[in-house]
Amino acid sequence: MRNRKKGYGCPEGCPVEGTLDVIGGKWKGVILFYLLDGTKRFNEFNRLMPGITKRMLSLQLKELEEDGIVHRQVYPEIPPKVEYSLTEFGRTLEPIISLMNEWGENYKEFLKENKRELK
Amino acid sequence: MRNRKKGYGCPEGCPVEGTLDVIGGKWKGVILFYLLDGTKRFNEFNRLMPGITKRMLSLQLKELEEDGIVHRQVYPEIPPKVEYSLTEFGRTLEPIISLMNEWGENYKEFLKENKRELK
DNA sequence: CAGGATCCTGGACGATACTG
DNA sequence: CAGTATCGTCCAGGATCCTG
Repeated sequence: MRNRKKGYGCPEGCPVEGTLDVIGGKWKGVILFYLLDGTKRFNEFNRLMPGITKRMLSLQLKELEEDGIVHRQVYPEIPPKVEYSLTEFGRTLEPIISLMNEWGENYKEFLKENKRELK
Repeated sequence: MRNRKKGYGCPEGCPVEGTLDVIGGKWKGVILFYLLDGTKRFNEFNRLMPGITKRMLSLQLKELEEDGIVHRQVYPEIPPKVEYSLTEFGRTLEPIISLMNEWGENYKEFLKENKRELK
């Protein structure tokens, strides 16, 4: 979703597009959801999201960091320790992520009730 | 974003992921944003989103329809007339889309203020 | 522990032409 | 007007192995 190369769908770039650019990666929504809960270490994410590879986790976290959403705190120890948290601005995403969480729940119910009609 | 084939990042499928599956296509956010404003015809979208092709518009609308978010009303006339609108359930997305729109605006400001630090 | 480096594949997306 | 049908590209995402 990031780095659209050929411009935007709306003239001047629709803000909704911009938002989806930031949170729309395959794992970013979930990462952000877990970060609402507080600081997390690299391997904690791996445990929380069994499907993700280290490579993807690293990439998505790096993008969120570059976008100013996530703060990366390195503790120069051995073994290494790195903590990820939301930046101040990243926290402004909380209402959106929370709403998306609620909506996702409701959507599951909606699908159950309509599985016949909606094939 | 749709039809994840290899399961979900969180066990049992994180609701946030499910939501992004529905609204996370390249054009869906914008399409939904314009639909908040009211019913739209096929070519109206084309005018509103100069970048999209008919093929992509058709595909994304079809997915939103299959997901129960968008209603497609066909008027059997010549020339054809088709109107797209949000379903009742689709309208429950309004708070999310609106928030994403606001957040996107704020994010642009945020980027301006921090263009030095955030490279 | 927290990643980086490589290699590879499928499917999202696009360009273009055609149609009822 | 509102799409479909083909064909082609490209890169997000994954598998695997390596490292300070």
